Amino acid sequence: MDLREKIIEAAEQVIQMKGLARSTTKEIAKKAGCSEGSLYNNFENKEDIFLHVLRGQLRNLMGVLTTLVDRKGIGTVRKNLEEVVNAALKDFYHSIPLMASIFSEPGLLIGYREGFIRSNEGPHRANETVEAYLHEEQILGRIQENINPRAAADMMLGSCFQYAFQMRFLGKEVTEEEKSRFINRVLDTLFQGLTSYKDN
Amino acid sequence: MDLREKIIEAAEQVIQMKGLARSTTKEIAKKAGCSEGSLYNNFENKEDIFLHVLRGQLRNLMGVLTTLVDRKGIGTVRKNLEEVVNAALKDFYHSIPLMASIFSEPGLLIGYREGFIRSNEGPHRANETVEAYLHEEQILGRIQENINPRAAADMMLGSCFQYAFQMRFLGKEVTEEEKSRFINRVLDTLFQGLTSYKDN
Amino acid sequence: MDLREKIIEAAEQVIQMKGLARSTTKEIAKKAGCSEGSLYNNFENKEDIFLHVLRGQLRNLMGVLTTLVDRKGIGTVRKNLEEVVNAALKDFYHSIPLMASIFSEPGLLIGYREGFIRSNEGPHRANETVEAYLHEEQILGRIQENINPRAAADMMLGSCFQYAFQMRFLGKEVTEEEKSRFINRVLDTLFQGLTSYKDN
Amino acid sequence: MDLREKIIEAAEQVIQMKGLARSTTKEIAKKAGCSEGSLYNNFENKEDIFLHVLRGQLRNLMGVLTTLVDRKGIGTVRKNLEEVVNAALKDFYHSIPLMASIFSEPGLLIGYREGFIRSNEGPHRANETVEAYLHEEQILGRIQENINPRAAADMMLGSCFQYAFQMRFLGKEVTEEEKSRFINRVLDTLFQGLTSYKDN
DNA sequence: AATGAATGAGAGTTCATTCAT
DNA sequence: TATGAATGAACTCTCATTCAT
Repeated sequence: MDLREKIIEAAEQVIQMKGLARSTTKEIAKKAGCSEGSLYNNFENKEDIFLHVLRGQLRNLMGVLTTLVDRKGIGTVRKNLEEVVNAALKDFYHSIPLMASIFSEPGLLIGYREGFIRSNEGPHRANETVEAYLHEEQILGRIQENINPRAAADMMLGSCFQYAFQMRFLGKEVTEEEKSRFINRVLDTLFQGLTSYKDN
Repeated sequence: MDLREKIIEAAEQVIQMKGLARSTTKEIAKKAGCSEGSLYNNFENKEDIFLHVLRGQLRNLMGVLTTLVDRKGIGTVRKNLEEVVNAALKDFYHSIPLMASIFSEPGLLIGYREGFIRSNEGPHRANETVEAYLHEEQILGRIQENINPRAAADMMLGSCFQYAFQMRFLGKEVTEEEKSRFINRVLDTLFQGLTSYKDN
Repeated sequence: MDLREKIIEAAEQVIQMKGLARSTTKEIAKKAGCSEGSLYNNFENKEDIFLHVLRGQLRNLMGVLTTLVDRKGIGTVRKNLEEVVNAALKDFYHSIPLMASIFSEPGLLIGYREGFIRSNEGPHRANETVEAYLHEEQILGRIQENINPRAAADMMLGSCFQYAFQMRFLGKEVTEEEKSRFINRVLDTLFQGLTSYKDN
Repeated sequence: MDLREKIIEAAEQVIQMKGLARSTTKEIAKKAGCSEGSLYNNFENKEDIFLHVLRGQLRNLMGVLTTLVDRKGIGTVRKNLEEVVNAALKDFYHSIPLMASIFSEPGLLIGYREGFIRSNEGPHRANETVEAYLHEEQILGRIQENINPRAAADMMLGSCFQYAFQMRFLGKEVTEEEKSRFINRVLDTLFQGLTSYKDN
């Protein structure tokens, strides 16, 4: 692994440990095993390092999503979504401290936006991808025609996102058991709907 | 309004404008119309001010929620939930930059937790409240028995939370039209369910 | 004397001792008897301090010049010019290290220019003032009609300027004796002219 | 041209563009088309490079001056001096930013002095050379006996020096027309003298 | 209670120089 | 001889906090 990669990894670790605001170049350099000067041979400035850390987030989820649409009609819808939700929960939980911290530094936020606007990427594309998948399954007749795929995607990923956020907020780790209980109850309800017998 | 309140308000405005990391005591004092010294006559330190700002967040939503359970059986479930979702979307959108920034300063996060643990409050209680309401409506037979009220609450509020987060992330304002489109499609889908015709 | 003045004075001393390039905020603060932070309570940045030091240069000469034109027709021209040349030599000698150093920092040069363009001042005005004086004396018939007052002013002040520059360059102090020898020979020659007997 | 020369030339260009204080080894190497390491294979250190740049200044003027004394009695005095003044103005204008910057780095100043003390050279020799020439012309009876050749030399070169300095200071380029106007008025006045009709 | 000048620790960043390749 | 990544000392500047007034 070259120094550049090492620095990004070190920076991520420092941010996870100390928080963005307490992440100093000194500490990043120490953890990367190089001098502070070397940071500046590899990156423009501290913000540039952080941007590279941010761009590496949600890798797992994005990987799962790139293959999702191709799995339309394959396996069960439930199983396919389960995989997505699992990856989402894991990645969100891991990334929340970094992704959220970005709001404390508008410069960073703007820099990050510019990055994914250029490449037409960004975290919000996850919802679009799930939406597209659900739409395909609707065409295949594997899920109800009259639900809104975007809303379903938003509820699925949104609940994971908020769950991860709140767990981090509360300083709680998530056990495998809690995780699968959460996932099952979300998917069950999603597949069921609230619809009452009569009116509502 | 006494100086204490003025300072908290000033601090919130400064954070909204500059971001937590670029919010200085000098600027807060200026906006509050007092000296930096006065900040320290009213609060222990800068973190203390921020904690008070944070505790003022989600006021709107929390207000709506305190009356929610009492409205079980009144009006339609849909209307009641609509009101919740509206308040949630508005408050989340407003508070995201502050709530998220907290992750950049672990000291702040810990201080905030301690505050709401003592008072058994916190943002995660919103979901519990909606859950309780839905449970009551199940008992009243106004919504399906076999959906999980917690999951429904999480999906509803979670999708709002993530939507607000992403809008802030992208630097987009939310028009009333987009907002109501989002809300309707979420509630429609929630009341419908994904259930396919046959298997899934 | 307030701190602001003390800092400017300290900065001038440090520059004279160490040169502009080796003048650090640390040392300026030390010599001014305050903290580095106080420098920034009184000035925007280091460059701002240097600009204020520069604006204080040539005070002596400028003082003499403001009264010069009013002395037209009073005393002898020679005596009046002697006074100017004396002040010029002294001020130039003192200021050369600062004024010259400015060229090493284009930002400083630009900042300095902006300052005196705004106030229609600057070192080049010295020559204009002497020119104006000589012109008045021409009108009074106390000096030849056919010499160019600007050229005479330029030669007088220019020779002083270069003399001061070279003495600094060589690291030589100028004794009173050398100084008056230089001045007399310049004024003698100026009052004499090179004109040959016949042609040239 | 060997690398050594290329480096000196590159350094001069960088100093002219960025100023001495903002001239980095990185940029000099880039402009010279070599690595930073090569700088140190050819010179002791950065200061050493700058010293070599400085020694290359005023080449033009020095060239004119070496032949000046030999032209005593040849052509007109005026024409001979005109040539000197032309070269001086040009060289001074070009070299001022470099020559002046030296004062910002006392180490450089001392190093430069040592260089020309060893070789009995230096910019101040220009004045001596013009003085010697004028003295010879006095002996030949082509200029007045009772003017001081040194003073005349100092005024001639001094006015050029200050003119060049001020033009650089003001950030003005000097057109050919302004230049010849300046030169003519200086030489006219030098050849005329201030001498009043009666006393002064 | 209110002030705001003074503080000083510590941050990010630059850059001449070195040395293994 | 040429390289250029790595270094680390030294720099400028920020800002929460204090305290004499």
